[in-house]
Amino acid sequence: MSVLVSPHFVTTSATSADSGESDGGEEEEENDILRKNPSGGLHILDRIDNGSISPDPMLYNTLLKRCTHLGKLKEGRMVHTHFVNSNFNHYQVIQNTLLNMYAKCGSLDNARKVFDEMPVRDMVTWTALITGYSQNDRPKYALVLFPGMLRVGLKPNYFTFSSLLKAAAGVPSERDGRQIHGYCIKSGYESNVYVGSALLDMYARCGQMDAAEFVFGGLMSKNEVSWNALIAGHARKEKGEDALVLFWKMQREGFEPTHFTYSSLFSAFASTGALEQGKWIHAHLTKSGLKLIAFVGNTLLDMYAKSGSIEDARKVFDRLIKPDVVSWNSMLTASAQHGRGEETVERFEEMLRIGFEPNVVTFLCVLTACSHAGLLDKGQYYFELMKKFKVEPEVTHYVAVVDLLGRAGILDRAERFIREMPIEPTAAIWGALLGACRMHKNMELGAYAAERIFELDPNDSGPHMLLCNIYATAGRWRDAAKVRKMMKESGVKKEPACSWVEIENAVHTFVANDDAHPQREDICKMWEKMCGRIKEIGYVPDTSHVLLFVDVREREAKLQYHSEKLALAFALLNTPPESTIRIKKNIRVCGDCHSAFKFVSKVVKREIILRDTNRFHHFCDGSCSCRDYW
DNA sequence: TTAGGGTTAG
Repeated sequence: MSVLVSPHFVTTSATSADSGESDGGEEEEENDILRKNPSGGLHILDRIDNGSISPDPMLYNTLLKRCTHLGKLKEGRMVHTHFVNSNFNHYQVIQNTLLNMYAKCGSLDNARKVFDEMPVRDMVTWTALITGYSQNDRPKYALVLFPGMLRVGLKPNYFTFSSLLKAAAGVPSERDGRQIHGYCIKSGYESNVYVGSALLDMYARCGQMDAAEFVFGGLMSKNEVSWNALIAGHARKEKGEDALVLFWKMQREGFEPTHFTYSSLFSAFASTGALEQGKWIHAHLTKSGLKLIAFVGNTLLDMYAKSGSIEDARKVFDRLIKPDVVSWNSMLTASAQHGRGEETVERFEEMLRIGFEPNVVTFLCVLTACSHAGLLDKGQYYFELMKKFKVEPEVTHYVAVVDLLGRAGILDRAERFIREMPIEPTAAIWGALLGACRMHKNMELGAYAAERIFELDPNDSGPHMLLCNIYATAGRWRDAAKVRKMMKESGVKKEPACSWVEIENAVHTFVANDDAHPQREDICKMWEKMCGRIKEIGYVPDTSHVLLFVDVREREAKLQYHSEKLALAFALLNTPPESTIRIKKNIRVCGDCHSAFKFVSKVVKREIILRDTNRFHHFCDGSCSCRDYW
């Protein structure tokens, strides 16, 4: 072996991927390599050229592995050229390493070319390409290779199965995953911890938690990854409680939680709005001694933001060791959704000032912020700014601009923008215009936009409901009824409204006209009492949102049992005075509930935070952070 | 020489 080959080069490169805890690790490793070979691989190639080093097969292998590890594609290409002109170009192992280098550096076309041109392909060759596709988000390409590999008589090993299962987890149908599972059983790899983890992850991503648990239970030995895969599965299904049970169990069985574990838990709590539980686990993370790297900090930040605790989200952002673009985007989203449009814009400007490159999501955040805060000029300016950063607008950016113009009330310009934009308008584009028409009571244009949506996406109940609302607000009950009839005939169903509130570590769910709740009578009494008090200070029920052919009194009664009002009454009954109330709703809050919540916040002198599908509403002393603009 | 688990927008 050449003296220039550091022992490091022949060790596996798996350390940097290990458990995501190696923040700064790659840098250290790179420094280590550079220290031992200060001039890097290119210098070594020069020395081979000028004859001061006589190459051996191991040297090429080492150089390629170094490029793989450091993601140095350009250097890898040069080593490739050198290698094919060497006397060792027939070495199978080096050809495999070369293929792997291209695959790991994301150059799948080159990896494929190497594969196609190889005179002999062994199991590692096939596995390296399968892994390349699987890890680079091309699962179908990975899966179609499998039958080919079997056809030439090669037997997959547990490396192959792990990658195949990862690929199968990335396609919508479960068929492939099940088939590969069958092969795993036949080959006896099912209980291998790598294969098993990939297998249970595949089932968990398909939503089949029972199958995932079964595989987990059958593992010969478990490690942090297998626990994390199962916890992540529950988290994705928004089963925070189940994830939490596993979190304690894994520790009882002697496994330390990793960044992955915390990250999954925080995302589960973010989806259910379980702030108290989230705070507990945050404290646990702090005590664990793990660093607050972006990997986990981003989910923590998001959890606080989604639970309505924007100040805590900001604290997390400020404490992050090395914020990445996702951290910035999450923080921008958080302040935008909490109605702090100006703050979002300032933060975005700061991001640009310090030289952070915005991406496609960043622009979407900032455009949405401008739209929600009514910052028309800024929004238009930032849309133009996308060109400077070479960020291609996606449909969602066009939607944001339509929303921006529409909310500002310049509906004709919004419509013109749709006609002149370079992409075909989608249902979401017309939906933004329809929403604006509802806000500014433009029935004619609203009906036109709704027609376009019905053509493009006839099964979405949202636009039907919006159009209904437009007609109902204008008193056009007959037209509203026609839309209802249309929905009924075409089988379009309105999503049932649902609200959640967390009290003492438990999340309580409410649906409209909830008869089943054990505290039903107390809740109704509380709301009636509250309703009386807010009426005294000026609350007038807004019945234009109730689409029923009934008299005003009945419509008013219907309004009073919306799920968010029930959740609020329940929170008032079960929380200490002066504490903040946090409620989450699965659809957009209606105008009447919004008005009632403002009055309640004044009467009870408490902050109420309501999260709906679009944004957060902070009600305090009779007003809302959205400035009635949502 | 080849492997598995996490996050931001809509």
